[in-house]
Amino acid sequence: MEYSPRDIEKKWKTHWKEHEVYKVVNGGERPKYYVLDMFPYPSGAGLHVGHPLGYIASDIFSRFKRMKGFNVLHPMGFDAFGLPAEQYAIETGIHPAVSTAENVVRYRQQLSNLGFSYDWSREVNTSEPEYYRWTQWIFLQLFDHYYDKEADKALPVAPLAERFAQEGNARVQAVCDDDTPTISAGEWNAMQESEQALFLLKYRLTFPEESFVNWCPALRAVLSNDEVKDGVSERGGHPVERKRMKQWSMRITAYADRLLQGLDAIEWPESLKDQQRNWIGRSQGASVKFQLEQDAATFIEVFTTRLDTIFGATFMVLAPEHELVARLTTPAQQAEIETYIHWTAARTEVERMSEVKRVTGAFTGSYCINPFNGEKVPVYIADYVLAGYGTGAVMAVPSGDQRDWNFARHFQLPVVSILDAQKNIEEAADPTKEGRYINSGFINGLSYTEAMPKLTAWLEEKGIGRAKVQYRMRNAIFSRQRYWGEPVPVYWKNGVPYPLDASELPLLLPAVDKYLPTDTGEPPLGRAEGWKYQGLYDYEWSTMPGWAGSSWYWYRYMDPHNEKVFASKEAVDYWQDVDLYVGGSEHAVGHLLYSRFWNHFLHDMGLVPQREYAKKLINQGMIQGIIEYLMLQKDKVNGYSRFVCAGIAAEEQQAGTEFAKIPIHIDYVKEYGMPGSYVNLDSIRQFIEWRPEYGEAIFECSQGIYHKGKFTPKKDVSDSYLLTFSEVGKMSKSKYNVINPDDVIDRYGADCFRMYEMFLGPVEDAKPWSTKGIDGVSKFLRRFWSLFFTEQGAIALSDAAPTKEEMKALHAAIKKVSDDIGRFSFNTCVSAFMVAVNELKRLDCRNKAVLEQMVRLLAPFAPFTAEELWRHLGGAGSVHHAEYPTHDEVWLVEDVINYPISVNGKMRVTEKFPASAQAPELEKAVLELESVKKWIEGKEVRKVIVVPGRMINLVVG
RNA sequence: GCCGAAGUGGCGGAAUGGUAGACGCGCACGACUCAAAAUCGUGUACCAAUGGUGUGUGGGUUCGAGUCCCACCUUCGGUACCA
Repeated sequence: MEYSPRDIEKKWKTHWKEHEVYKVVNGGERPKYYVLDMFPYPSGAGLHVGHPLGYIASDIFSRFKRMKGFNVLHPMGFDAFGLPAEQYAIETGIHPAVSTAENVVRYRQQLSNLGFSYDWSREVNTSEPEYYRWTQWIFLQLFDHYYDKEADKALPVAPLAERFAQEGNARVQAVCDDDTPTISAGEWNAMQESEQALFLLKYRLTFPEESFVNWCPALRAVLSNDEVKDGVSERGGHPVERKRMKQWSMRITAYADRLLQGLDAIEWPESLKDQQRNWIGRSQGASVKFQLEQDAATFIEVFTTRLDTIFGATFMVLAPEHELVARLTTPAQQAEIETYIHWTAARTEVERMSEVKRVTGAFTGSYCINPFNGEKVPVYIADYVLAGYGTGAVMAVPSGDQRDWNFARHFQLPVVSILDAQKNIEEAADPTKEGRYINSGFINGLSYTEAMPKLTAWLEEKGIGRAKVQYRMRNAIFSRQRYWGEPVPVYWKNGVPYPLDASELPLLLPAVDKYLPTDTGEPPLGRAEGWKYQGLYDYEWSTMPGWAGSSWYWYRYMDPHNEKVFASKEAVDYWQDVDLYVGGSEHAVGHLLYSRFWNHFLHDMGLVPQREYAKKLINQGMIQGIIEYLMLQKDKVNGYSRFVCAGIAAEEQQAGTEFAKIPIHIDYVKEYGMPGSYVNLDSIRQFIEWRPEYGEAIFECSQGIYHKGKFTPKKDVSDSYLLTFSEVGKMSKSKYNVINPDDVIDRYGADCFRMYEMFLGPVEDAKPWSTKGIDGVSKFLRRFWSLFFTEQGAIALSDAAPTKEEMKALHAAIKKVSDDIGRFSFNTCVSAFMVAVNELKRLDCRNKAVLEQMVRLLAPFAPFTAEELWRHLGGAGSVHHAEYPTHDEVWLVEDVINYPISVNGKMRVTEKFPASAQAPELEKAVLELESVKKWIEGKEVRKVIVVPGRMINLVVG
């Protein structure tokens, strides 16, 4: 019988669906196990070959666990709010809900083609009101709570307000805005209701605040860092500036310590935990106030982790946005400072960060006083100091900090040595903590550990500073000036935000005439006519960011259709948490940190049982694609755009001509994925049809020039051979290099696709997509199949007792595959299957007992093929409900071991000895071997190392 | 700059400190065939070849290092110059 994956897969896909083979119920005898995938954004390009890598791995693991007797929850859904659908809506006028729904249908189709064991009845979609009403509900809870440091958890705001009325806020230990004033009960009670409401915002876990954004006046839009290149918008090339804007924020910093501590309790990759630790960036230090020379009542506050270096602070640097800059600027420095601020406003934070070599800054003309030695310190501004971090001011110690040192050298500021162990500070900064202090007032002669307590004590005694823990993590901005996101369930009355009542949820996205900002630059929701709370008050016009809906979705899968709560207590108590989470490491400090934050909060509320929601996490590597570009000369030639061959571009670049890389759809590229990929005349015409703005462009390669429909050859040729510029990178719709799994599945079948993606290498490694080698996996499946059938197509199996060799091949495979699934090494599982089949083929094995076990073993990897063979074997029910095989060591015991024999660590010969032989007899036997004598002749055998069962090494000399 | 990961045949990759290159692709040869495809079999790290050299480079630990330690180079990913 011929192996026909197409028929088999169609048949079982339908059968599984009709018989609800993957239906999961909450509860039962079996222990629970929850395997979660990071759900996809359903983009218009469809599922690409990179998505399934992690999904296949988690599906294999889920099926394995299920066959091992667990009640496995393995759901799938869609993270369906996002920018691409909105961009598409802007271009076409089609409502994002419509295009998103279409994309979801396609994704679901593609996913079920791959044979995943999802219980589709639990699907979630973050953009549906039934889902996002609970996202809004959690937002309301955050709004209604503050972080109490004494309780070390979130508590309701209402009792806090009562406490203010009783005793003011002086004794309240809560996380709040830095600028929160101390007020008495009298002051609180004297406030109007709206003033009280504004005051409480300083405590709430979500609150509106002014923060900096990338504002593009021409597009009247806020852009992400991604969308800004070289200070201009990626789309259209318009200038972008940093602008303050009122945005909703999440007080994630309240949870900084708990987010750090929680990492110790979870089995996540160490590298990913490190990324989170670095992002949170807890640092212990001190804040110090520097008095202004001109105004003794005003201070510049700095944070430092090296208070011990304060005597070496020879200047001060403020962020250009610092609030004191205007006051500090002297008339003489006015012009210079303004020019610098203007220049810096056009730079994104990413640019400000990545420029290391060039020193920029400007002197304000003013001085402040170093409180430790009373010396005058000049105040500069420079954009390497970021306004959003700490106090936005740095005390510069050039002898100990390289960046400060560079700045000092550039502006010819003094560099004062502070430790006798500092070396060569004329050449570079030396950040050492060794040695004894010099030039350092009352700590002269002390060591670091001796000096620190004295400094801190002095600081607090004089009231000019205090020990402080600082985090580099900032509160998370929670607003997007976009349409396609969850509406924030808040309305505004007299400049004060009021939450909706939970009973008023969901607050539905209103219809708008266009998906663009309003003429006055307000977000698209500002266009919704008559969209007012009780017909009177404007709703919040910004929407929630992409990470809102994904910060709690694993709970919704537990109880997806509940209309009363986000998930019932019974469901949450049963499933508890995620046992295995699979997803990309690119989410390390975004989704994976925010979701932990929300989970800690939900845990504080007593709504979920576990502080950390995912016990174990494995990263899946990115499957990269090749991005193909055409090289476009930046300046037009005689008024025409000019594209040239990559080779020509490289030469002309040497001569100073500038080129831009224009991505081209990979379908138009000949020999895509090969080193010599190129475009011919057909490709050029396709490209022009696709990008009509280049209709009159010149296309030049060594073969000739194409212009306005005519090809003028340089040689005796009839076609263009314009080399593209190829680059390995992300598979992305915007790079036009998305490869769908559909074609591959159509040709080879889903089982083959699944096993091939696993066979590519370790699941966590990144790799470029290629179908080189897929034939090997395809051949394996056909060979596996052929073990069951005669060439005439009849099933031909024997009921005889299996031979020892057959049992050995089987049990070796069971052992290897089970072990390797356990350590998520799926590529070696596939190898093990191949080894087993090669061996069974060699043995001409037709034994039913052996092959039946092999079918079970293969079921998690090739679910369709295994199901078909299982039924041919007369198996009852689905193979996916059968028990997974376990191996028996008895079959793996060797009688004879082929020992490698090394001389001085180099392997020379091998020799067989009985497995029972002990070290002394082995040593004796080895020295008598003819094959060994050659290597030890005339030399003294100093030592013989015998590792029974493994190897023998002779040390001679 | 900082943080993280990775460097092994022509290619994807394998290898609890113990026979480097499993398994697969590709390639070569052979069988079957009129022929091709498919299938099956054999071989396939390199070299000056009874031997020697080989896991990015240079050191080190060890009887023994792809694996452990130190320094460096390259590539990829992340990034908020975090004081």
